[in-house]
Parts: sequence; C-alpha cells; structure tokens
Amino acid sequence: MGAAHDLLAARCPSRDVLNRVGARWVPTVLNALDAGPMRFTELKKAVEGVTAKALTETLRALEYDGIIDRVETPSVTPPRVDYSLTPLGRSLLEALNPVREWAERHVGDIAEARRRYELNSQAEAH
Amino acid sequence: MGAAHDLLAARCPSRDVLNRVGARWVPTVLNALDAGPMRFTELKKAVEGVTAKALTETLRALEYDGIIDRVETPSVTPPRVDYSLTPLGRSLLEALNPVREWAERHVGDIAEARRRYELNSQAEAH
DNA sequence: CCGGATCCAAGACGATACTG
DNA sequence: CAGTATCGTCTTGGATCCGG
Repeated sequence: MGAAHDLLAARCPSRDVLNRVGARWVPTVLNALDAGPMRFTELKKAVEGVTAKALTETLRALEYDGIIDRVETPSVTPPRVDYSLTPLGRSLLEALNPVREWAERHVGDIAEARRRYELNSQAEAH
Repeated sequence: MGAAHDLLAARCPSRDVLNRVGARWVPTVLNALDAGPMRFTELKKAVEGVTAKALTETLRALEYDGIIDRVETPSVTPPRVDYSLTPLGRSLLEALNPVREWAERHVGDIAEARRRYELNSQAEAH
C-alpha cells in the first residue's frame, strides 16, 4: 500500500466525491433515502432543520451526479415527486460504511483530543 | 443491515466526520501527510492552490480533532514546525479507502449521469 | 519560516412570500 | 404538494500586508 493513495491528490475523483458527500445536508439526505423512496415533504420532515431551498439544491446536486433518482408523477393537484437512491447511490452508501463505523468508534477520542487542545491553549495563554 | 444506518442521521458523529473530511482542503492535506511528516511550506507546495491562511485553518481544525500532530521546534530564526498524521488520523485514512476506490471506479458513471442530466434539461426547455 | 491581522468577494444557507 | 423568487446573513476562502 501507499502508492494507491496518490489518487487522493489535488485534482482527483476522491476529492470531488468527498467534497460532495461532505456538503451540509448530503449525509442526512442519503441516510433518509436509505430507508426507501420518499416524497419531497417527507424528506423535508426527515431532514430536520433543512429549508425547502437547501433541500432542493441538495437533491438537484445528487440527481445531477446520478446518486439519486427523481420521479415526477404527472398528476395535477397535488403534484407528486418521489426521490430514491440509484444503484450507484446505494453503492456509495456502502463505501461510506467504514467511515461511519470509524466515526462511531472514535467519537470519544475526538472529544478527548479537543479537551486536550483547549487545555494546552489555556496553559500557553496565561 | 439497515438498522445501523440510523447513526448517519441528523446529529451524529458520522455526519460531523463527513463534513470535516469533506472540507475544501482536507482530503489533499491528509493525502500529502500520508507520505510522511511535513513542514508548513512543504505542505503548502504539496497542496497546490491553497493559501497560507486556508492551510493554517485546515491544519488547526485537524489538530483540534486529533487527526494530525503539530510539533514546534523552538529555535529562533527560522522557526520549524512539523505536521504529521496521528494514529487516529492514519486509521481515518484507512476508513476512507473504500470511498477512494468507489470514486475511482465510478468516475465514469458520474460523468455519464451528468451528460444525461444536461440532455434531459435541454429536451424539456425547448 | 510560519503564520497572524485585515479586508474583501463569492457562495451557502435561512426566512419569507408566492405559484402551478 | 413541490417547489421558485427574492432578500439578507453568515461563513469560506483569497489577497495583501505585517510580525516574531
């Protein structure tokens, strides 16, 4: 190992994917859709705190990359739009599993590191 | 499977980690440090396009979370500061491997999805 | 050499009002 | 219901100058 890491460099797919998947509302939206297809308003309720605008932008971006699918059922009053993960999106979620596990396992370590950092800052700024 | 995904929800470690790791310069910095410890200016050269300010902020954030280590060698003119991955940071990089592999494998699929999206947009806006 | 301080531009995001 | 339009704010990051 070691050589393959070059692909994480400046202009590479991994960086784009990480930036996209790390965007404000993306993780929560993906998680919500993992439970199954959802309509816009359902999604808005599931992703608490998001505004319609931010949600729309998030969904458009994910649709643009082929991560989610948007199906509009053309029936007047009321309109119906369903969002769901594509196979591509599903495979992405699987690739994200180790990150999720890492986060769960090390949430304590990070909190501890932050406490240490605070203490050191205080000590130096006496 | 299915139940464990709940941890990717609104207020959870995974989301924080994803947001942090998805920040603008983080992936490239981590990749650079994977090759070994580096001084500030080396890092600045390795991460092309970054400004001193953005790099400093990125490094502080990673140090704060215990992902990287900052060692200041107290010698006047010139100062010397070395950055390196902590064991925690190294384990994070490993967890990121599947994402990197996913990105490499599906970069073509994403490009194709984007082309399809453009075409559909054109077709509708005739 | 390693940044901190300051100013500024662009984009992300929220609040609100409105529409097919 | 599923957005769009508009506005204002807040954050990110670039540019530049300065200091230990």
